[in-house]
Amino acid sequence: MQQNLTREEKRQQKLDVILRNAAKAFMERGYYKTSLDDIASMQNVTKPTLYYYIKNKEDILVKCEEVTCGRINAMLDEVMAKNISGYEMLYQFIMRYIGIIIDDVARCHVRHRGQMEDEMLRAQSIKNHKDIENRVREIIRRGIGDGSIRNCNSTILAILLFDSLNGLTSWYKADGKVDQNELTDEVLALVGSGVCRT
Amino acid sequence: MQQNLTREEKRQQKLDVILRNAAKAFMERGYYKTSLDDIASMQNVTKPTLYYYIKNKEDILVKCEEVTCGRINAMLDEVMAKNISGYEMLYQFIMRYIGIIIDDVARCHVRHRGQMEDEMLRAQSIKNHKDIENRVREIIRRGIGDGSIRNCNSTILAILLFDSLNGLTSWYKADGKVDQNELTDEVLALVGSGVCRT
DNA sequence: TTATATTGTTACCGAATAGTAACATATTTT
DNA sequence: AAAATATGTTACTATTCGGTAACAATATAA
Repeated sequence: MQQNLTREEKRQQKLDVILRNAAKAFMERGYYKTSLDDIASMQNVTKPTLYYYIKNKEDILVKCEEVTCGRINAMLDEVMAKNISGYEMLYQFIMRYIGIIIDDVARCHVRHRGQMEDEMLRAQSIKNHKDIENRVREIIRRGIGDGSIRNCNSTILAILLFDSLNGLTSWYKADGKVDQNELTDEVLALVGSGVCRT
Repeated sequence: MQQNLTREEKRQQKLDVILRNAAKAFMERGYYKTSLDDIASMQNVTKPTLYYYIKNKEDILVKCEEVTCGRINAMLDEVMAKNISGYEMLYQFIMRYIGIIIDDVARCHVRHRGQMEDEMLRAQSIKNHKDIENRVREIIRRGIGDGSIRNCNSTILAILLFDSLNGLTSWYKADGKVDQNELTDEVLALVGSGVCRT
């Protein structure tokens, strides 16, 4: 039994490594410029071996999405269960969202979501994001309801918020010049109070 | 002479149509899933004919970028020449930027900038955007200087601003449900005052 | 009208690459 | 130890597609 578990764990670990390496390569070189041979050689195996862990190339994107959306939704479960104002919820969501998407697998998901060639998978991917977006809209509406957030179009605000947060994935490097805390502070200040002085 | 001009004009017009159709296809199906045969058949010509107007596939991206960056810089020239506060400049920039990037060629540029395979072209593309970003940073700094914009990190603010504005290109459809004026108002309200009520 | 430049076509090449079939080896279970 | 399962490899297929050479037609200029 324990050996079975170990085998299963090994398998899961190998899948994780494949996802992480593939995601990194997709972000650096792009999805179509990264061949399965490239990905395979990163794990020191050959291409057919990958097919033991993934269904096909596109399945890598799907699996990156599953992992990332799982994390985001779990975080939203936590944040939305708290007994705090809508604005405070939004604040905490932003803070923790930045923490989640600074990760190759998450960045890969953000960049490629809704771009699967398979129609069913593409529809599912779009739905996954819409669901998350709707939960954030719910937070915004709560904030408007309890008076902590200025009255606004929650749909547009949620989209603008995700655009700027997801945009981070294409330039922010955890080891770069910009400190994560400073970045988070600037985002929170901008979203909270805008740029106007008066 | 007049015939020469007409020929030259015809040529330019055909190139414009190629760019517009290619840009639209790239946005709908993606760059790699759109073949040159696809693009050629949209203009009712064959693939080799395209090579009379473009150097190669990547050159389409380059030309979309030239057109778009030209428009943005011309707009910045105008806005920055005015005798108004930094905040008012930023306000006008945002308003007119939204007008510019709601266009297939501009959307294509935004989505594919910095992704050329040719190293030189990629570097040039990155530089083009950095230059524009720096001009917006200059506006922000002026606003901080004249007291119209809250003291903040102009680098991060400029990036966040472009992320949310460029993000529009992937969801906003001019003929969709969201009115351009309402969208612009929401963006300006968010950037100006944030979401916080107090 | 004749020469020249422009615009277009057909037919093809070469390279890349996703995915598979058949076969080999290691590991676990009985 | 034997059977079964999991993991991996080599070799190959099929297809797509960017780009080009050679050739044809058309418009412009001399």
